Amino acid sequence: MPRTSDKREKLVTAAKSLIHRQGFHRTTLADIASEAKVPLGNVYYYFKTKEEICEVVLEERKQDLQRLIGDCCRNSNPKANLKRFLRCLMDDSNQVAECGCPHSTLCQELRKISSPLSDRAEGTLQVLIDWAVEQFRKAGVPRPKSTGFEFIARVQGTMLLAHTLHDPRRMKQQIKVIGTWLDTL
Amino acid sequence: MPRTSDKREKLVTAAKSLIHRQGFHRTTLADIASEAKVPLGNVYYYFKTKEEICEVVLEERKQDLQRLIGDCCRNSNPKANLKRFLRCLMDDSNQVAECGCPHSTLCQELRKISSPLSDRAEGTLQVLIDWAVEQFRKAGVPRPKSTGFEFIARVQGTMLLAHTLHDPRRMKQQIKVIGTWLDTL
DNA sequence: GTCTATATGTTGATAGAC
DNA sequence: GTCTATCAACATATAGAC
Repeated sequence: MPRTSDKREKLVTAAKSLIHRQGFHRTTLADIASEAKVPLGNVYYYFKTKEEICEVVLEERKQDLQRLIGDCCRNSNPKANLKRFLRCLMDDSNQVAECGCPHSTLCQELRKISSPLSDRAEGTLQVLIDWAVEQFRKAGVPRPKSTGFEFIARVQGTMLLAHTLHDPRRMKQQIKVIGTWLDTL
Repeated sequence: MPRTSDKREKLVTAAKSLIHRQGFHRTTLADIASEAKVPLGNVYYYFKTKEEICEVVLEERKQDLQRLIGDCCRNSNPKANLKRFLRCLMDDSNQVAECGCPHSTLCQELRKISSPLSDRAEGTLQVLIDWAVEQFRKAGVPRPKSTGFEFIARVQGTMLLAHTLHDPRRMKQQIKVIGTWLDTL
């Protein structure tokens, strides 16, 4: 028996996965409890409300993203960092084609409700944009703000279409196109 | 009293608007009935299920899109058609920043459920992609399939970020960037 | 800390009067 | 065709035993 219970962690992991696959609204607390193998009533010992679980999921997603872009910055060549980021996306293309980008699909869903969660969601994608802008600035590309936004818009649009069309192949092709564009800047 | 009731039409109009603003799952039949000023129980005279309403909304959205791209094709210059399309998007930037693209936000939401609706959603964005591909083909641009996909991905990514960040200004800027890119092809 | 049982509220859907 | 009343199912949340 662990010194501290791992139930909370299990619940968050289950919620992350289920929210990605089904969306926030369609995911019930019973779903989460069941996937985490925790009795339903016990959920409320760890979280006051369903929204609080989502808040924690959002925070973890943000940290995942920060870890990912941190891993992409292993050296000081900003364009190589962006390329490594594209490579990571390609590796995820099957899951993205099935369930969409875990960050932006949740953002769009939460944006349609009036709740503190809605504003929280904004932060995750902003992290991504800020990082891209910084890479372009370091690379000496003209108008780094606009170019960074453009880069993330292209990446997100590609994932959106891949999800809607359930097509990982075209996602990979399109990411290659974005990589080629990077080389011309 | 009209020869045929306009209640069904009112219900669809209300559903279209509410689903765009709140999403499909958060929109209740009571919401729809209330906005259409139709008693709740009466809804089931016109539609068997909630999903059936959504099906009709999807169909109308598709027709709206076909009408829009039809209007953009007033002459035979394919690049001018694409530019007119971008202009239409700019005119919608405030609403997009608030509620997202009415087509793709619904597609992404429906993609996360297992229902015939999920596959129906795919068709709407495919209409858009097919049109763009056709314009690039007519314009003699190399690899029109890839370029058409790229064009819609950029447009959709731009709207996704505009929605998440609630920022119509950056949406307009980014659409201009896409227009400039069009000129270089 | 953990769990069962259940309260409470909402929603999709139906029955049946008019 | 229109509407009121209501059902049945489900989801969030709580009470309280252990």
